[in-house]
Formats: sequence, structure tokens, C-alpha cells
Amino acid sequence: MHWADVTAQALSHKGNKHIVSTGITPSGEFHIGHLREILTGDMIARAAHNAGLDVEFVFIVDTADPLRKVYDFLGPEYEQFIGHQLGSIPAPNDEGNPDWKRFEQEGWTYGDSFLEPFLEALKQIGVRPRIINNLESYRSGRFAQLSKIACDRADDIRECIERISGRELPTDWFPWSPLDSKGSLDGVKVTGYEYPLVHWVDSHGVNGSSDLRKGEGKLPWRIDWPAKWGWIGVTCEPFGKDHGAAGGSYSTGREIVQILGHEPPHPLTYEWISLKGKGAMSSSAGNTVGPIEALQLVPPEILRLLVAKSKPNKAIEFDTGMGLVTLADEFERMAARDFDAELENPELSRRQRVQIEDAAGAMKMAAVEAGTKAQATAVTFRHLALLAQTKSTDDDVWASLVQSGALEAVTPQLHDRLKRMRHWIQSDHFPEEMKVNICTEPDTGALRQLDELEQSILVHLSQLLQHCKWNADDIGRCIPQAAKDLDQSPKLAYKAAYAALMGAEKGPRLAPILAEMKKDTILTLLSDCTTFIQNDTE
RNA sequence: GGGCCUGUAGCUCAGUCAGGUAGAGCGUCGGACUUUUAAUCCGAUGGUCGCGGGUUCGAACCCCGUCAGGCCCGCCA
Repeated sequence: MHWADVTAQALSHKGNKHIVSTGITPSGEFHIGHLREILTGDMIARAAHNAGLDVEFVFIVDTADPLRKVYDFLGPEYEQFIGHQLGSIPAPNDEGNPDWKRFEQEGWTYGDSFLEPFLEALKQIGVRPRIINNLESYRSGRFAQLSKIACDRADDIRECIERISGRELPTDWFPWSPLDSKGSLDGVKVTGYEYPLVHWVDSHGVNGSSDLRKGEGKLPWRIDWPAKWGWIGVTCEPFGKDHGAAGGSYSTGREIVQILGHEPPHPLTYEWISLKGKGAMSSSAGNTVGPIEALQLVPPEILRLLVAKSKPNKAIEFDTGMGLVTLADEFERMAARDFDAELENPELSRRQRVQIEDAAGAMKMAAVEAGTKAQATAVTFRHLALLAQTKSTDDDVWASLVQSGALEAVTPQLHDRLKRMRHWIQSDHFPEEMKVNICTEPDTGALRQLDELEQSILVHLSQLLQHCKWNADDIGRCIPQAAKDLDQSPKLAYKAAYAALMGAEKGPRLAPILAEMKKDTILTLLSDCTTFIQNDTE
């Protein structure tokens, strides 16, 4: 069974109505690591739906979290906002400075500016959660009831955190962080509590009171999380392995939520996504790939497959080079399979059966529109990459595919894929070994690898091409003909041609590539090659 | 120091919860295709399941220990 179905099955034992929740702090640009959080949740929700449960998927944007530091992409003016909530400060403009105008006129906040492009990406990959703005939830009193319980039972909660996390909380610790006179959560000391007010003194020596019902502050993270579970009614939540460790925030959360009068959600810990060869994703180190950037390279269903095919506890390495080709081609192969027919085979071992079921489950989850079946495009990524490089216009690409019988009609899906493919080819993610390189001068090493027979075929080929009409069909006929004229297998002609033109033993289909190039260039190259051969053998 | 996760074929992983003849894909190699030679199809190759003990008729799987990598115990998916 697919991992999402396993989770759905666990949920079904607990009841019929479920809320699957995910949450991210919009402190900077979102990256594909965040995509795992939200896709994991989305897949569980889909699986629960398929299992006949009444399920809702929510995404909490943690706009109540404070700005922790002036990140590299921010200007020094942000110093004044440290400790201020992300949903209450202006967004950075292109120079990294606060965009006051938009903030005052449209209420455009720091949190909004990072959230918006992510939501755009979610739309493309078929994820449509109910979005909950955390800061607004505080302001509208959603947390009021549970905040009261937390403050009333401060000692129980303190005991819980100290026992489970093993750290000692400061004596003036209190389960409510009030906003100070300047709007910061930092350096505020709680001096008293009488519901609904928490009294405080801030770092500037100012005294004040914070109303739990109006969002004039927030619960600290370890309480904020279980409080969300409570008021939203969360029954299942995937989270990163950092939260999942013993003593981590889930450990304390599952007890605190009970103090607050609710049951903990079903947990699912997942591993990180890293960039191949670059380690864990880190915005400050600059080695991130954003969801939008990823979508410019890969179709959404393939991005979904990446998450769907890996069990959550497996780390994922996102490779924007050759790994992408492997992944995309795997998608094509899987899309072309008939899993139901495969499962009808009575000879299957238990393991083989499980493997087929998991593959079928992963493909189901990869579909952008829930319930639809992923369609094989009949064109592999490799092949399309080749065509995209050798054909200057899209129409030529389609013509070639139709002519070769690879496809009957061009689908919108293929148009879309070609667009991304061209984008990928132009990006610096495109791997060297996928590039089609025709030699600019004879590759002497490769030519010496040819035996005399092959060399003579090459000489003959060079002559044939001189009188060849310069189109793919005619060139394509010339190559095998060069061998046939000497009563040899066409294989040898290809071998010789690859050695001369690409300096390799094998390569992609030559004729269409040559047809795209200037005849003179190729003929000059071949004549240089034959000259070299004749001189070298003497 | 305490705890969690991972370690199975060259690579990516399934199989561990319910112990029962070591599985898949990729790669590699071979064959076929007398114009789709990075394509496609067919076939083959490949593993002291990190290591050492224990339980068992039987262990990749359960138990104990150990090594290696990653992570958490500071509000970083």
C-alpha cells in the first residue's frame, strides 16, 4: 500500500471526519523543501478522500512569527523590525528595503510577499488548501479560549516542557508573549495575569497590558502549535524531522494539547529535501531552488512524483541535472504501464505485488488533478531534449514526432513540456552530457579508434554527403548507404560517423542534427577528418 | 550526555509493523531492429541484506550489542 493510503487507513480507525494540516513560516523565499511539507499533506488528504473519509486540507501561514534577524536579502532598515510579526511589517522591495507605500495603501505585508508566489506554484501543482492566516486568527480571537487555558495552567505547561524537552525554563517564563510598546515580541517581561489581560514591562521600561482576545501577542511556539490543533480541529499533521525528534515540539505538543482539552493529531515525520551536491536547502547560503524555478524546469506531475514515490522518512536529493532526466523518464514509463493488468497475474510474489501497488499509488498521487490518470506523452525527456536542441521551431519538433510515428496529435501537455524543456536547456542546470555537441575540428583520438574498414566507409560517406540534398531524409539515407556500398553493415557507418562528427562511439540520431547545421561546416569537418586519416596511417 | 532516522545489487530504493525460497527500476553486458544507433523490444548479469551475538525448525525482518552517516534536545519544512 502507498504510504499516503497507510496513513489514511490509520485515520479511518479514529473517525470519519478529518482535518489534515500543514504550516510554514513565510520568513523568506519558499523553496522546494517547503513543497514536501505541503505535498505530503495534500497526498494524505487525497488518500483519505479516496478511502471515503470526510477530509479537509488546511495550510497555516505563520504570519504571527517574528522576524528573527536581518537576512542577507534585507536592507539594514529591517533592524527596526526584529521581533515584529511577519504579518505586521512591510514587505521588502527589489532593493530589500521596506515598501512602505504598498504597506500603507494595500496592507501588503512581509508575509504576503513571500506567500503569493508560493500560492501560485501550489495552483500549478494542483494543491488547493484552505489557507489560514495565523496572525489574523489571533486578532479575531480564535486563540482566545485556548490561550486562557494555557495562562490559567501555566505551571502544568511549564512542567510538561521542562520534563519532556529536558531544558529549564527561566523563572519569569509565561505561556504568552505580549507585544511591547513598539510592536516587538522580544525582551518583554510578563509581570502579571488577570484574564483577559497579561501585564508586561518592555525593554524600554514601558508598562502595558496585552489582551489575549485581540492578538496583542501570541503563544510561544511550543504552545501555539497545539493550540492550533485545538481550535482548528486538526487530526493529522506531517512535519519535518526537526519537530519530530524526542523532546522536540511534537513531543511536548501532544501533551500540551491535552491540557488544552483536545486530542493530538496523527503525526507523520518526513525527511528533508536537499539539492544534489549542495547539502540541505538554506536561504542564507543561497543554494535554494524555489518552487517556481523548479516548475520552470519540470512539469508539476513530475515534481509530485518525486515526493509521492519516496516514503516520507527517506531523504530526497533534488537533482536539477541528469537526475531530472531519470525522474522524468521514470514518470513516462510508469504512466504507460497498466497496473491493474499487472496485478491480475496470479504468479506474483507478495513483494512484487507490493511493489506494483506502491508504483500505482505513487502515480495516482502524481496526477495534478485528483482522480485523473497521468497520461504518457509517448515522448521521453531524453528524446524531447534532443529535439528541442536540434529543431529551431516548435512546429519542427512536432513534425518530426508525427513523421516518426511517435505521436498522432500534439497535446497541450506536450506544448507545455516543450516550453519547460527549452527553459531547462537554457538554464545552467542543463547537464553537459545532454548537450548535443558537433565537433569543430577532428577528434584525433576517436578517429584512431576506427579500423581501416570503418575509415574507408567514412571516406565514402564524406563523398556521398557532398552530393546529398541537405535535409534529414536524404542525409539519413546516405549514412547507411555509405556502408552498403562497401557491402558492410550500416552499424559501421554510424560508428564512423559518430567518431568523426561527435568524437564519440554512439550518439543521438544524426540526420536531423546535421540537417539543422550548415552543409559546408559538416563537409569541411569530414574532409579534415579524412585528410587526417590518410596522413595518419602513413 | 539523552533520543530519533538511515545503512539491502554499480546507483535509487522496496521488502522490516503481522519471521517462511533476496525483489523492482535504472545502469552494465548481449541480441534484435538491413533509416527512428541517447529510441524501441527481448534476454542476461548482478547482493556474506553495515558488523557481531541471541531467540527460533526458520531472521533482512524480533532481541542485545557495535560501527558508519544524518538529525533533534535553542520559535529554521
